[in-house]
Amino acid sequence: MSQTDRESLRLWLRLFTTTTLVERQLDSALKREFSSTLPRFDLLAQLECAPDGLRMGELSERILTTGGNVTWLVRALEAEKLVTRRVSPTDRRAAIVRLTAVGKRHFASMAQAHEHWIADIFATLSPDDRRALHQRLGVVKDRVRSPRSTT
Amino acid sequence: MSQTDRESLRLWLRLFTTTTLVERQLDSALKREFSSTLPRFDLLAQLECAPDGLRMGELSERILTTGGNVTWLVRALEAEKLVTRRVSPTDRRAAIVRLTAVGKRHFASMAQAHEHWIADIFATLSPDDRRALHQRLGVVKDRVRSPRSTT
DNA sequence: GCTAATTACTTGATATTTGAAGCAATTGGC
DNA sequence: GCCAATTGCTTCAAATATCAAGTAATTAGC
Repeated sequence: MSQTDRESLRLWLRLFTTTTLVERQLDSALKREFSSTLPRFDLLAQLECAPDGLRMGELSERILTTGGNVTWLVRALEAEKLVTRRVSPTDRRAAIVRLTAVGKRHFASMAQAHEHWIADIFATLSPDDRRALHQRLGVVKDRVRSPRSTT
Repeated sequence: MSQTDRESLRLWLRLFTTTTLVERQLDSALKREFSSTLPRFDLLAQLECAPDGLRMGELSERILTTGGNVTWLVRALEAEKLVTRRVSPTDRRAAIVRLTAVGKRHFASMAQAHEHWIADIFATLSPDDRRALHQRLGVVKDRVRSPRSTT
């Protein structure tokens, strides 16, 4: 293993650890203050950005999870009256999920707290550092997103 | 929400997405080529670095999971003869987990492939970029690790 | 040395996630 | 229009994760 490989490994380890720690912190704060969870929050956040609703498949792509999991999550959120599910008028296979009025209010209050938590965490970096981080993560993301080739 | 907050949010989203995508790719490659998984690999990797073995509690801290989960994982790996579990001679409450010879060989072959995958993914960044990323993630990690205060 | 508090781990119930299989609706090629 | 392939979703079982409670061993305070 070359020195470069070792450094990449350490980088990946740190990336993983950092993300997991932030995730945990957000998840436990959501639990503590709103009796919710990060996956639920993420799903609601996607719906918030889509006033016309989203199909199940779109949801699963956006929150990076499987279709089965979205079915499960939406069922739970539906039971809590935070979202509704309707058959699409143009494609009867598809289900369209939307935030309810209650869901919107609920999400808004969570989102506000969530933003503060995030801002607090990343406030340790200067704006320039944040931009640099964002940019470089973008490079890695694009790399992983597209089928890899040996360049 | 200020512009800064919005940027932090986007940064977090990208951090999360990137990590998840890399994780998925590694996990599916481990499945495909070694019929293993990332959590198993991570556990074995910790043991590889500790020739004298690790206690269950140390393992759960290092791989950022709960004690119950480590019990579960170790039981599975033990059944596959990749690790052994012995009562600590100095503290009979504690269990010490070690790689077996088979486990070492198995891990070594996985680790080699794993390193290539990682190196390949991060090769899109220059060495300087990698260092910069590593350093800034460290700042965030330290922030989340320690109890937060406002600034 | 005894007792209470602490620590290390396991257990069992439950929650979440995945993956494969299945079903119904839609689409494309004829 | 008709059939095969595809698509969108659900279901089910299995893998994985959490949490709270329980058990056993250790430590601390006296």
